[in-house]
Amino acid sequence: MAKIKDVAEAAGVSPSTVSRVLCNGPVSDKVRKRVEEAMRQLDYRPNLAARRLRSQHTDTIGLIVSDIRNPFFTAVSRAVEDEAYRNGMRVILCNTDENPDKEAMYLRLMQEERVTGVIFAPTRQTVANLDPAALGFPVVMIDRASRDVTTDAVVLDNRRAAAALVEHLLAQGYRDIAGVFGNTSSTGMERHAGFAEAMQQAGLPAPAQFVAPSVEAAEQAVLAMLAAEQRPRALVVSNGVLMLGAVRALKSAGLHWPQDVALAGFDNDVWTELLGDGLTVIEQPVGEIGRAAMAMLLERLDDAERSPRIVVLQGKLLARGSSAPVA
Amino acid sequence: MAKIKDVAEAAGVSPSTVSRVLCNGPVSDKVRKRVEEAMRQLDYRPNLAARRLRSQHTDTIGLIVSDIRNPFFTAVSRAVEDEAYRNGMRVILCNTDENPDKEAMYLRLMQEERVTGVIFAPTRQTVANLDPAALGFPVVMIDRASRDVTTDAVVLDNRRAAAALVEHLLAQGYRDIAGVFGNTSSTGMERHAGFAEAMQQAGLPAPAQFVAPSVEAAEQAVLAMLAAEQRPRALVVSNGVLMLGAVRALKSAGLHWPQDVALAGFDNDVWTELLGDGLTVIEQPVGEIGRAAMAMLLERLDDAERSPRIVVLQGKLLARGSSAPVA
DNA sequence: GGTGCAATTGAAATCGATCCCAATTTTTGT
DNA sequence: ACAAAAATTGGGATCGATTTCAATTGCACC
Repeated sequence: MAKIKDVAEAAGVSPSTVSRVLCNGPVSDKVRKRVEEAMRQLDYRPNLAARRLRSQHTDTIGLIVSDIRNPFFTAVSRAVEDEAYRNGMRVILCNTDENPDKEAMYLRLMQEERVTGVIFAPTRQTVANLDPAALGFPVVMIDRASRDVTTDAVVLDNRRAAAALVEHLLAQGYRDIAGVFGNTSSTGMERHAGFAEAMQQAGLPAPAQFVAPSVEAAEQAVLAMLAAEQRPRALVVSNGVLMLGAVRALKSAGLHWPQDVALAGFDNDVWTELLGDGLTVIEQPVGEIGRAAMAMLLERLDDAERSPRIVVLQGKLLARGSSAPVA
Repeated sequence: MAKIKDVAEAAGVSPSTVSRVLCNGPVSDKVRKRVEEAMRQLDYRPNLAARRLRSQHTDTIGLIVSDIRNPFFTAVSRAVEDEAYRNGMRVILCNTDENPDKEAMYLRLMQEERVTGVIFAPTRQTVANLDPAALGFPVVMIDRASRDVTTDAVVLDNRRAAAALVEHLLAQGYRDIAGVFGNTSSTGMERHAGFAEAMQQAGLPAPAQFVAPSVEAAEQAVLAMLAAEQRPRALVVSNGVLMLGAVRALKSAGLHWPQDVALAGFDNDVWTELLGDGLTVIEQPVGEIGRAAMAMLLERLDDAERSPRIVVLQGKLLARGSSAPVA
């Protein structure tokens, strides 16, 4: 494969000049034309590894999520990637499966890649132990964040959103409401807090289950709740993956919503509006989250000193059939 | 950030020796210990750009799909990535939106990255124009392939699968069956061929629509079909994205399946089993497709000369409520 | 025609690793 | 204990680009 020296010889100029053509440096039109022609002749492609080594910037960002198969992360990723490529950056995608060891491994990989920055949805455990300053690149957290604002982050107003679900269910006439929350992310904790708060405000108990973030775990947990002495009249579920488990549990228990159990949760996945009269969910602005994260990262790269900030976005309550008023 | 020279000095050895420690070269245990300790002290991270430049292998593969939000590609990607990382390779993910210009752009990027190989789901147009030999890296096509076996590929037995859907519908008593197919991929064409063939074998006409590969396009097309004079009694839909459009069209037209129109399609997306009594679909072995593609790529890297081959995987018919026998 | 200044161009160092080859040390065999 | 063989180590070139700095060219103006 042709290198810059070959192009230089073919065009009768020095490698420096070819490089200048590549980087839009000062070159006379005549020479630029000749060089470009030579590049075409030789089908020249700059070697990005060499360029990165010499120029000391990789124009690459890392995107570390738990599982790209979770539609929330799929959508966010797509937005991040579009935005990144628009800004001339590549994306390295990593799936951690909510496993702190994998998180550490990928962070290490990001260091070896000398990435420009990282967008990261960490587990609670990693949030607690991580010192982003020691990493050598800026980090923007998404979906999850530490309580104190020490790292840039883009998150949903989780407490408000969870409370909004509760308030909605209360307004529809439900009282016996139970919650199911993911146990690995700060998001699950926040949503639980909002849930508990709103229930307490209504003077109601707030029974809650914390489960591993998988469909199967949620299905098992919900099946158990449904089989219990005091079956809840409504369920608040803290994300789309768990909601899928809940729906499966209801189906296999032969129960119907909202007649037997009302449902309300998070993430407006495509199927939620198709199920019966629709599932009531908080829709997250997934595209905006991805774009905001990328924008924050770019701003941070512009100014390493500016104080960290958290962008809090609001969810949108989509009230649908699964939380119809109590008959 | 520390470099190899710093580590060498700290450990009192030459850079060559440090490099050997990194690459498991021949080093005495004593020295290896010292070097490793120095690395820990300095929090050393090898610079992958430098390593790639010098060693002339990037251990990076490109994964080019149309849209990661399509659950089929999401699942395949996840399998590819797991398999890649397991083999010590990174993945660069690209979304082309079935746009040949983007495809060309990303292929060019892959050349600049000097990737080891590429796994690619190309549009028909690109399949027709592309000369994989000129790219400089091996390509394994997934989901789609050229008719003649000139490039490694992993595909479904699309004709058989589509025919299986038709045969199933016929067996259930349906006769007026129409098809909806994507118009940008060879996959759509193959599935149409299988559909048409099976219908012809039954002595039936095979009305078909070709649409852009988006939910909206499918929804519009299906709405039109449903409003036509002769509404079909059953629909074969060529992938999960289009199926979503079809379901939406039925819903908004106030029609029910299978009573008004039976449905059968591809891709066992999570929601297909939840809708009513379930949607009849051909399940693709998504994980296997990703793993097989990665395995093929590795074999090809091992032996550039072996003759190209196509791995054809079989889909699995999941007969569910949407194609219940005609009453 | 010569001078001064800006615009182009080229030479050579450099980024941080790997790798070839030669030098050195250690091990082995007798 | 000594020579030969094997194992380990170091020196220095190299991968393919960018970047600094100096040299050259072109042009305007006196």
